[in-house]
Amino acid sequence: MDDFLKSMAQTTNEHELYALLSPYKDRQLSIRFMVSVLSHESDWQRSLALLDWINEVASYRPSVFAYNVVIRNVLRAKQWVVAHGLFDEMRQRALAPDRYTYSMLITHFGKEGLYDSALSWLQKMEQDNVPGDLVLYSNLIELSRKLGDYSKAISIFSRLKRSGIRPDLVAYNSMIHVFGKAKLFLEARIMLTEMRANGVTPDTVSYSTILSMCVENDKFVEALSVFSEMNDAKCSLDSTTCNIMIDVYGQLDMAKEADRLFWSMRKMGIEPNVVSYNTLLRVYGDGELYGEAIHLFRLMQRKGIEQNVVTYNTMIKIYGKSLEHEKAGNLVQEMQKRGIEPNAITYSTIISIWAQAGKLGRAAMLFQKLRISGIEIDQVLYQTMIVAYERAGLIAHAAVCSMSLNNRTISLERLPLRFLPELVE
DNA sequence: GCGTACCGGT
Repeated sequence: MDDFLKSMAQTTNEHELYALLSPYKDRQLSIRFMVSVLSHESDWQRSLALLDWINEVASYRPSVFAYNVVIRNVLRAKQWVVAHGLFDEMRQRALAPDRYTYSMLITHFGKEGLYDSALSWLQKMEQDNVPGDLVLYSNLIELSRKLGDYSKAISIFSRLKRSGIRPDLVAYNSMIHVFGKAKLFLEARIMLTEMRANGVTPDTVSYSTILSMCVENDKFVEALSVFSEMNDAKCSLDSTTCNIMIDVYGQLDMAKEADRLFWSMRKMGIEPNVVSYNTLLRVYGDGELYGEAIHLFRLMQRKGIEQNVVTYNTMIKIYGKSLEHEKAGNLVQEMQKRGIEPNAITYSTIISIWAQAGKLGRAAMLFQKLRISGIEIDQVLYQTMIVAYERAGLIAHAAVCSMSLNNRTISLERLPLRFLPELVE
């Protein structure tokens, strides 16, 4: 008990605690106080200790609310087993988990990718006849979307509306996303009208979700019209919107407009981020504006703007396209020196560049090195090497590579090495 | 109690 008080003293007024907790004076008051302390506690272990005290020392049955607070903290700390235990404990004490309890459990397990667990909590909730509310339904819509079950998301949305709940901005934005993924473009656009009719003003996220849906489906011209609709509605832009539009302009071969938008961001009070830079870099590369690309890349370094693996992969691709193969290779060294680890995309880009430059031996050697080093080689990386061999007319090598891809248990890893002498430039 | 959108390789 003393230890417990000491630990509680870290977050509360020690004097007050002692006064209220001399439990033999007024037990009811100290319990009430402890429950209120509990509601402000965010450390999961301390809140658990508090709950135990209420349970055991005070022999008082905590409320569902008290359990919900502790379960929330436990879930935030990703203590899944403890959460299960608390849920069972509630049941044993004949406390009925409510929609908050279920909402938290479903959301946190779902967010962690533990979809099966999340769905089993939903099942329990339905068995308990606990009615959903807006937040719970929104969470379920998001969960279904992440699972790729768009028709489930759509049916939850209509269940929500049927039960008389008015969707809010977040729910509508989620649905725009769902309709977009389900390729129901018209329905996604209709959401904008429906939300306005229900007094919910579409925000930046609503529009940029539609914009990225357009991009994902190569509807770049439609993106332009959505963008002007957004401007007409006086909806403010942010970095994400600008990034999407820089991409759109690039895809439409409107590098000038992309450029103009990027360089006007700061005037609009939007700080371009690494994604903005990476996107403009790619637009420059696609437009064969190699000088601009190199300049931008080095400008980032001079100005100390964050560069990541995508920045380097993009720039490596550009050097490949401008036939500066050595510089592409140098960038791999440079990124490693700066602590940015190359990934499968870096390697497939560089292998494809070397193969096209007629340096198949070098490409094969790198591929071999990756295999031996145990770096994860994904489908595209294999495919890149297979295509490189095929283009060079080395069908046997391509076949060996395909066999390793299709059946990684076949131990043919050493074979390409045996062929290597013929390949050296 | 909960929460959404943007960049790179065949």
